[in-house]
Amino acid sequence: MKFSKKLITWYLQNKRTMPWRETKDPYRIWLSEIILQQTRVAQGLPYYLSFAEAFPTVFELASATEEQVLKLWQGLGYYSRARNLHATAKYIVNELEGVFPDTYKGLLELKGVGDYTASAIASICYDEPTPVVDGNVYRVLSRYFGINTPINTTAGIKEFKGLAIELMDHEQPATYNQAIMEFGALQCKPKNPYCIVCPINDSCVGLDKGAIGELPVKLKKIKVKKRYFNYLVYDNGNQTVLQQRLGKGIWEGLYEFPLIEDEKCTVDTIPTTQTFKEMVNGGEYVITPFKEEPIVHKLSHQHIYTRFFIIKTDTNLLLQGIQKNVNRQEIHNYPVPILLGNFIDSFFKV
DNA sequence: AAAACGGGGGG
DNA sequence: CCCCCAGTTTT
Repeated sequence: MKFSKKLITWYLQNKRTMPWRETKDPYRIWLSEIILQQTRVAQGLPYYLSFAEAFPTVFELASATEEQVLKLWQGLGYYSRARNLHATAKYIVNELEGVFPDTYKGLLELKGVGDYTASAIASICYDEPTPVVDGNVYRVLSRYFGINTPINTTAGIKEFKGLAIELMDHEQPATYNQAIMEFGALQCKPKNPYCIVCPINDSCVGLDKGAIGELPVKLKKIKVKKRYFNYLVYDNGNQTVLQQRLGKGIWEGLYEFPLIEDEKCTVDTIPTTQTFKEMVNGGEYVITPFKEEPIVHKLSHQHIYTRFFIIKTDTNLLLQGIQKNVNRQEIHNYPVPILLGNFIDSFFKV
């Protein structure tokens, strides 16, 4: 039997039930694919359900504010996905009369939709025979064919895509693409794959060579940077101060407390900063660290050593630039990084 | 070609 | 602690 047919047979017997497998509505498929980029099904599922309920069609999503979208996305990470999701929804509604492109090529034009996502939507919704190549596919193909070309190089990306095109099932594109991904997720797992009971273990080159543990090959890991975030949590009784992160960089579009990024910030140095002086404007204050030890927030590419300084004051805070006063009750409505969300939940208990 | 972009889970 | 996850965009 053909490689693709074997995977499809396995898939039909082993696939999980998932809400986006109950529809071919391009809006729902697109939504699920964006949410699942670099994200496990278990983590993305509750977000998919929330979005599908809050925004049943692309029209409701397009009508939302970016802040609403970011708030619903809070905690999922890679927030550019949420901004692109919203921008694309508005584009589909305003320029395309609410109708999604129905080809791989057309889908590729959408913000936040790259090669993988365009292939996924085109195949699942329109049965276009264009193969998906995600982390699962790299693993399955590298093992089955014993390919040790690093998957995160131009040569590797090209080689695996070419192979995927050859293997593509032209009779059942939608089923085949989901089959190979599900096979990678459940059977040909990163660690401890079930090779003993694998339906294609009789022709797996990687298994034959005892190389399953070394495949796929991936080049070098990134080095982690350290950063030091000191948040000024103003508290004049019923209000605090928030500001939005603008421009490029981490957490773009999300809100946070006024920030001093500096390794040596302390209770004693804060009153010497320009931003603090302008804010309290000569008034009385007491600064207390929330915790003595910094909270280390670990991201894949940086470790953020974070301290929250509580600034009790009765003075009228002088807001600067993008800063805004926020009531204790309102603070939970703002989209914030999970790091701040955790702090807010403990400090501003409802 | 390399770096940036989150957060959580598994071993 | 390290790796990986239904990747894309920017530098």
